[in-house]
Amino acid sequence: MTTPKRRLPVMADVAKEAGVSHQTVSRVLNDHPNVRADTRARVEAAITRLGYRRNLVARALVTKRSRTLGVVSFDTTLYGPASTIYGIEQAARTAGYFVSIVSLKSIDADNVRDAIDYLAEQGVDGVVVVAPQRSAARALESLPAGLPAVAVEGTHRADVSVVCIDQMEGAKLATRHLLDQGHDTVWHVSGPHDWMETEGRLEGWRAALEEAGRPVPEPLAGDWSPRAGYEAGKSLAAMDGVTAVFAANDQMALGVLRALSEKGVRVPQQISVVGFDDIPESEFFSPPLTTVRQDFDVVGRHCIEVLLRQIDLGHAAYERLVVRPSFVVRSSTAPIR
Amino acid sequence: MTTPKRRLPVMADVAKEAGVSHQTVSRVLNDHPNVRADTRARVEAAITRLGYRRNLVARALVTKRSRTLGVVSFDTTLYGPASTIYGIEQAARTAGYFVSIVSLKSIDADNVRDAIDYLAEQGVDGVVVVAPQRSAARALESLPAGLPAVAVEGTHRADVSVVCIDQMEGAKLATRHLLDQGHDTVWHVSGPHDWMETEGRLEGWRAALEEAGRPVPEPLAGDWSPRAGYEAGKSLAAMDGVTAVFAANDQMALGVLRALSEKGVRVPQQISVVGFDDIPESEFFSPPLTTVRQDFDVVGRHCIEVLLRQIDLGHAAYERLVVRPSFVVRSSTAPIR
DNA sequence: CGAGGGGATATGACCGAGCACATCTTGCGG
DNA sequence: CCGCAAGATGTGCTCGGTCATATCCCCTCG
Repeated sequence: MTTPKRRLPVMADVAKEAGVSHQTVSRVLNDHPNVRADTRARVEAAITRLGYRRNLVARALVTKRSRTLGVVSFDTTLYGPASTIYGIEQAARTAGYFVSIVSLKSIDADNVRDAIDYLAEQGVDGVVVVAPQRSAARALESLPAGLPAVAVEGTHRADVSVVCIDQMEGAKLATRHLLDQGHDTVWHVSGPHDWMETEGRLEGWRAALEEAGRPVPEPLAGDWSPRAGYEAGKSLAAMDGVTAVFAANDQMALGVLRALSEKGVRVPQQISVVGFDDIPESEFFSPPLTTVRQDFDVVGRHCIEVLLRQIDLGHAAYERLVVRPSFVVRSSTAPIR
Repeated sequence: MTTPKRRLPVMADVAKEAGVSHQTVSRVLNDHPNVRADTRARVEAAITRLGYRRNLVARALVTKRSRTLGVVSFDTTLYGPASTIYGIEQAARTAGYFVSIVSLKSIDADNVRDAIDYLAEQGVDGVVVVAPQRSAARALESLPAGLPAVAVEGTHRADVSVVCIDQMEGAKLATRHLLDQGHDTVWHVSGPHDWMETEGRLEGWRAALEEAGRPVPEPLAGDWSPRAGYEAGKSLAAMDGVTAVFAANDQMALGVLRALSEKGVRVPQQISVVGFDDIPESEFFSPPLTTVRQDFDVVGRHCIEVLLRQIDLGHAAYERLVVRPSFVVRSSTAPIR
């Protein structure tokens, strides 16, 4: 071996190379003002000459700030979580933070708690929990001491910051749109039990119907998957008097459309369908889907804002940020004839 | 203040509490065999009593292993990258590693290089780069010294490990399937320029046509989005003699289906359509999409396997792992009449 | 011309773990 | 009953930065 285990250069190496003390190198690295221009230049030259790269682990040890944020999420394959995390990551990096992710495949309070502990051990400065199940929300009740946290759709409790989308509002927009078009009532294909979104959308839908004095049909339970929507769609097609369906997400709406099309039911001529999410595909469904648009990106950005505010403050400061959904009318809904 | 800035307990605190040395605590934490059972019990009791949690940052400093892997990816909102990352994260966590993610919104070699540097600075033990653009692949040519890395679909170079899906094979499956059904030739809606997948699928499609001695039509260029597929679909509908279309991904296939349906062209009776990816939605398109299935999950797992092997070995060991796609026949293709 | 002051730089302790090595026990064979 | 090896535990240094503080330098002003 000609190269005797070439160790990566450290601050002391740079200091020697530049003929200064390690402290001066540190000052240069941290843009400290009190460094003479020529010294700075010399140090910088030494840094590039040696290919020095600062060791953030050592830095984190002494500053007690890792500049890393943890994210706990459920099924990052779904469009909603994926988009939210994307927003989180972008915002975090802009603010100079790393993002460490744990994605759970099954949700319960223990799993979430473990994930948070795991991240806390790693020394994250804060966590955002994207796990909108009621059971997961319980894990937020016992956070490691002093760990800043923010939940997405997670909880109604007042001692954890929350960023959420106004699910009820979205569901009302969808339901009212259908009622305004003259439909007697609106059927609902709901999300899986235990999800906050499921409940919010269910409530909003029910409230809108009740406000209008309409009958509230029994909702059909789904699980967000297109297959569940498909099954629900088959049931709906077999029922009498169904003219309007509000699916709790776009994937299920797709399944509904598919089932109706198979049964020869024309959308929107015979049945109108509305979704929720506005995934990129829904504009190109057959027919293009009328849906509720959620701006996940904004949610992700808000999470980071809230979290960083909490971190900078150095103590808990609970906020609740509600993002309003919008409504996108396309061709899957029409006035009743 | 009654609580005088309650510092988190450290190893020394546990040691004192248990009446042993910090080293013994360390041994207990690391499951070192040579610790008497009762000592272990005493230490463990002290740990829970104090709510002690090991500081992995300090540990990383001395072991020079952060047990964190970096992932650089492009647009984690897309189904492919999202699924791959999911697989990566699951496999990494099972192996006891954290995953730190950087998702780029625009790709060029500089961005990728910066992202890798950023992660290297943070002390990751290795990186996987999910950026299947030719330009991004160039960034892999100049990795920080000694940083284990693996690319997904990234490069043909022999000095970086690669895990990829056999794109050509997938494209050939799709094209041959259509030819076998009696179509004279197959049109292609390709992905955006510069992507490895685009090229692989293009090549496979062309090769399959040439092998069969068929004419090779000019491919239509898309950008993976359903909108691009829609535009391509409108063009195809306006052309004569088009009976079979191979779209480079399912989203574009959806756009094609939509355009054809608008123009009153029936699928598969008049035109057959094949996609690529097998996203969860494609089974419920109208009609359900025949497509090439990629197992992203497996790709993610392989990435971690290869990477960990490299890390454990302590030196470079280049591997190339090819995952074979499969073919899913549904209702968007039919024999020509 | 010397005191005073602020900017530039150096020195040493410290963060919280692991590692190498030293030391003290214990058990077992002769 | 001793010697010795293996097992159990402790000691002090180290990782690579930052922080608090000390020191030095040079300039200004009375």
